[in-house]
Amino acid sequence: MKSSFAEKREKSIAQISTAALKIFAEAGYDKASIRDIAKEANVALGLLYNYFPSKEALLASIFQSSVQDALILHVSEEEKLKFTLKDFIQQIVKQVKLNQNYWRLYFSMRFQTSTLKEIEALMQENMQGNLQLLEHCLAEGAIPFRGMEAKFIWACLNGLFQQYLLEANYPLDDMAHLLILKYDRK
Amino acid sequence: MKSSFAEKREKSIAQISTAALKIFAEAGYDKASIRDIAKEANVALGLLYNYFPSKEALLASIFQSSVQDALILHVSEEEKLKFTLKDFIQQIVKQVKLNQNYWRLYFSMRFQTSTLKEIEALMQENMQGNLQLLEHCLAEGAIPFRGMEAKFIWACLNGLFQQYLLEANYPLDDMAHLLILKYDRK
Amino acid sequence: MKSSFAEKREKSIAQISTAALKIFAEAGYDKASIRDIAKEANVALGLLYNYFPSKEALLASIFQSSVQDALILHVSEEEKLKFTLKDFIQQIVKQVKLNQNYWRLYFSMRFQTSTLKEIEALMQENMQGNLQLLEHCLAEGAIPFRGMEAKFIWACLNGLFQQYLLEANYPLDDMAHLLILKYDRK
Amino acid sequence: MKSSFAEKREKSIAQISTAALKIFAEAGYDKASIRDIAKEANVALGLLYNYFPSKEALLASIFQSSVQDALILHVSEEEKLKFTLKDFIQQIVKQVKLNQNYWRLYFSMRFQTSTLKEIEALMQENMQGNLQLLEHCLAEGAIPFRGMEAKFIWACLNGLFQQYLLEANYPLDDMAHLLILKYDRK
DNA sequence: TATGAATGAGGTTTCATTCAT
DNA sequence: AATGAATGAAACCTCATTCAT
Repeated sequence: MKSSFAEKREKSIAQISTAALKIFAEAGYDKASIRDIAKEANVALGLLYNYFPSKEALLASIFQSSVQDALILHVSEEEKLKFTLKDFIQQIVKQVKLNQNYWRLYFSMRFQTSTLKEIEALMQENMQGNLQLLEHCLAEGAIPFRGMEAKFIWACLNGLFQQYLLEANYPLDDMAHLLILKYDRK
Repeated sequence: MKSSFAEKREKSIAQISTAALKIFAEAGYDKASIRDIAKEANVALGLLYNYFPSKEALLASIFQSSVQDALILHVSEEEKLKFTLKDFIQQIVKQVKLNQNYWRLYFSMRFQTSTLKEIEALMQENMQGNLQLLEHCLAEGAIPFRGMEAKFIWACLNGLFQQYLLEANYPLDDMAHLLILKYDRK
Repeated sequence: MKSSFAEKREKSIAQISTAALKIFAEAGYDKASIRDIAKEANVALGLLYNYFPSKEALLASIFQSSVQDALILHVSEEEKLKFTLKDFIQQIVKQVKLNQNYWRLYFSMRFQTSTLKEIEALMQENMQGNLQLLEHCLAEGAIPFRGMEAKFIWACLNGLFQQYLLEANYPLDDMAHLLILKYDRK
Repeated sequence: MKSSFAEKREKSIAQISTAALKIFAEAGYDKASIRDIAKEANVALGLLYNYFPSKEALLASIFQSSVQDALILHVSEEEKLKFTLKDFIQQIVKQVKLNQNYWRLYFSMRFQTSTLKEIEALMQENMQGNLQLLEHCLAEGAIPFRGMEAKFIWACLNGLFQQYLLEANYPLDDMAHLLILKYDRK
């Protein structure tokens, strides 16, 4: 009974967040209007400001809650022991396919440094995490220049993901496979 | 005397274009205001509309004139014969370094499909050109799956370029070298 | 048991009224938000509308209940006989000191004729009461032009009160004394 | 020819300022909307922001330009020598009559400390100027406790002015005369 | 050609008020 | 009686674009 308010809150927040992610991803942050987001969320214009103090805060919130779902690979210490480059790439490819809106938004915002001072740290941190995991995988394969190669792979993956998001029927799996092969038999 | 008009035109257009590219690249298309561009160009606000019918047209113009400078590799049929993957990559890396503003703008606009219907064709065309040249280079090296590999390399390069533009002191040359190596001894 | 409802009513109304007076006085009527008032009163946002139909009605209610405490000098007919100008001034100075929030609000609303049509009559009436009492006091001192002097004294007092409310450590008592002296030895 | 722009600027700024003073004075700062001000000024909504960066800046500008006209008594050092209390009061009464809108606004904003941090210093300074001039006048009349009396007179004048602005046909001149008399024969 | 004042649609944000629980 | 989520009108403000000079 008492939790009815909390439930409504959660539901509204979820509706708004989902709608915002969609509209932001489709139209871009600047072109997306609060009105459109509210409409997509089936919610009154003003309700948005009950939960998010500003458009920018809404964006930040989306990034924060999405980073965990979409960017970070959740690998236990145990699993990590036998985690290969192939595993890493396949995992993150899966993430991208499942969270296309988030990745679209992420790539469209990367160069807008003015908008997202506060998010930048979060992004950095997360990328570092992925890089370290990558390095760890390369260590397993006894690849030399692991630091450099990790950076390289990460950049390539980013390039592939963007192409996948931009181009209908882009053969992401094949491309990922191609990348894996480059490190396979050395 | 007669040419004085034309000269003034050219000068104004050049000033505006340069300023616009800079502001667009720094702030992003939506955040960039016509006022700021005019100010950066040392030109009156209204003058801009003598040469470009709208903000969007200004953007399109910038893309059109930049594509030739920044994206297309000018390789004569003669040179093409001995053009290797290494040549291709080194050439385009040079282009990116010389035209950072353009590439920044390009990457920041890629996902804003709503803004640039008319430019899309231009981009497609150009990318196809690069892909074909790439394929040609790979043919020289007798690489199998040339079509796929060309697409792959192109995506990787895009990933590397973005990282280079985003991260201070990113070792783009080393990264490019790493990419070249992947295709070297096969 | 029965009275429990009534008690709760009274308590809530008192809390809201007190909070509203404080917030109105501090922020001004327009800048004060219903939300802030409810928060200050430790009461839910909506409860306010159980007791007051609108923000304006809340303001009116505050004025109505405050006028008796803060503005009207309660002088019995008996006391009135020996009521001097000095008594009057000292009494009203005491009122101001005790009800600073009310007077602050009063002075900040005086010029907002648009907001408070209905209160105006109340204010007029009360001011007339004070003027008459003042005139009566002056009659005791055999002061000529009693009507004019009463108006004059009232205006001066208003000026002094405002300065007192605006300026830290304003010597209100000294100023009041100065005013009394002007009518003392004539 | 060239100054045509400057002329337009000045004209628009004047129109907007005048309209704003009027609307602010009539409705109060918070109730006054930018739209109404623009309408009163016969000007498009946005033009206002060409000249004033915000509503608050517009208010500040009005205060700044009005203080000189409306509050400060311009008395040369020469005149100051024979400047009496009567002169002072008559001068400032004249100012009030000529600049009713300004004084109305001033009195309605006095208690909104939150709105006008930056103006407060200006007001203080000006009040100090008037107080010193007042003290100087009292010195001429060999009045004791000049500092206190100056403060007292200033507060009374403020009270009288407010009454004048609030009440139709308030006998301001008579009241001012009454005040002068209090200091006449001592 | 060049200027910058002027326009107004549309953006973000606030907040008094309503209402289901 | 009490709660706080929800509403939407209306506020402030921005900015691409027009136009008289």
